[in-house]
Amino acid sequence: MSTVTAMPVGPGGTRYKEVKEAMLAALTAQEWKGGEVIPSEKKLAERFGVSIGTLRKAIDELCAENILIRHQGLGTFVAQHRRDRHFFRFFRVARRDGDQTYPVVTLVNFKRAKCTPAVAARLNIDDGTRLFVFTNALALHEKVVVVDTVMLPETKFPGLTESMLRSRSNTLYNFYQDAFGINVTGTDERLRVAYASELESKLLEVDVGAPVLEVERVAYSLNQKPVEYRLTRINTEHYEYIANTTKASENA
Amino acid sequence: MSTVTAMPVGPGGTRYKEVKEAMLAALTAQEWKGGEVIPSEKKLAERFGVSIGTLRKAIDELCAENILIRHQGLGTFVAQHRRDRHFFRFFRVARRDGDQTYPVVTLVNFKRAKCTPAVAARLNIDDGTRLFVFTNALALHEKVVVVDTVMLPETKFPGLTESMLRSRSNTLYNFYQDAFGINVTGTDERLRVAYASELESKLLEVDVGAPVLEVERVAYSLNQKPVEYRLTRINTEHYEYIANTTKASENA
DNA sequence: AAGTGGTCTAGACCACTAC
DNA sequence: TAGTGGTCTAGACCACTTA
Repeated sequence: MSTVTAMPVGPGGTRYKEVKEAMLAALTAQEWKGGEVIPSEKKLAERFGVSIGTLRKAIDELCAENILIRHQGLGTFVAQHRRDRHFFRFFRVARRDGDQTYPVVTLVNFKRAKCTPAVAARLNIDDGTRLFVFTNALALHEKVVVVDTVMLPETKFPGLTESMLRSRSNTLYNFYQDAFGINVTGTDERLRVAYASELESKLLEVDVGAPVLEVERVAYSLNQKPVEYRLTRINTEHYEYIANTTKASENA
Repeated sequence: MSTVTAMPVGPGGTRYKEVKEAMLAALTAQEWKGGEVIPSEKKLAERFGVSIGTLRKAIDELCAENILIRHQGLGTFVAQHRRDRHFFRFFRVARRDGDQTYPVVTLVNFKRAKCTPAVAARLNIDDGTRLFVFTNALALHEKVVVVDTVMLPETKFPGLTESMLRSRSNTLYNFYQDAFGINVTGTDERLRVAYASELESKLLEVDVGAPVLEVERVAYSLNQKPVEYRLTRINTEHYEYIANTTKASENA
């Protein structure tokens, strides 16, 4: 093969990283939406002016981050949050005997409020910014064991209403993706012991002030911007939170 | 270039997976030890009878799993557990303000015991198997906030003594690696609220029965076999456990 | 200067899916 | 059969490290 000098690489880094960033930009701009197929590798290679191998390396990384999904013979798709796939990547509560089931979610309340300084810092927005705030009770094996309080900046979820939340047919993150084009790709969580509030004690059927496991979550979207703040409280009498550092990414 | 029919691929799967398994076997057999450099890509490609590209794909995955580390211009090395690198991958406690520091470890006691059924199930060994059991108090910012109780099967750690644990100069997992050739590559953890025992209450300076965060960990070695059982109890008054699902694997 | 890994290419062939 | 992604190859050139 002849010696072809590669196209010059921009100052940012390497060709495939540039391609990856360009694809992330296209995804953020909703050029391709959740569940849709993206153009073939051949076409994308032409579009970005790189060889198939380089294009594939960019897609490799996006797949490793669960942003794209490849299907041999079918094409490459924008990953979609679904109840039946990757749900337990974000819902990490299981019964102590290991049994994992889908929670039955009940919306307990829905209101608007202004952002407190602590939450503002986590969401990287101004103190006092208007938020949607709602609480879900999650039942496992017919009993409520998790209470979620979710806070969303109004500007990122324009037009969100209580009835939209009640009538959604899939997961919350699927709803964010379909209705607002917000693709949650990762979360940071901090866990600690906390004490049940009056509302929580009723829902969880524990005494007021009983110790519960608190999970403070910030969810990030495609462009690494925080989009959701969530405070989860779990009755760990019969259930527990599962974490791992196993990098169980690509196991055939 | 001429059309070269690739070597037949074994029934197990693909060429690069075969190469990866062969390298894992070599690592498990301690052909290359922690911190050592492995042969160059060119030599390994010759040894396994594949092209550089295929060999690289195998190494790519081993690097993604933190088993190998590449250094451009230097070579590829067997990842070594070190206090100054990847330490916080396994030590996930930080102060509530986010400050992460290295714990000061004190060995509180060391004994031998027989395995209980619950631990036997986690470690996938027989009930009653002999174990080393020891407890560490971990201080952060000059105060004990974490108490670890570690259980190791005697057969996997032959000759382990209390003084070896006291005189180790690096992390526990570094010690496993150097002294016993056991390379911890991942952990499964389950978190729940528990209540301080007498010993824990003294060390953590809380009341007996005070709620603490319990982390039950099983650590796995290169060949995915469980090698360590650990019960961690944390006083989360000023500290917390950090988890994330961000897949922050390869960020330049 | 020599050796290492890092990137990129151009193309072949295979496996899977849909029509 | 056509089109997709999956694997593999053989090699060029670049960037980094050590001496």
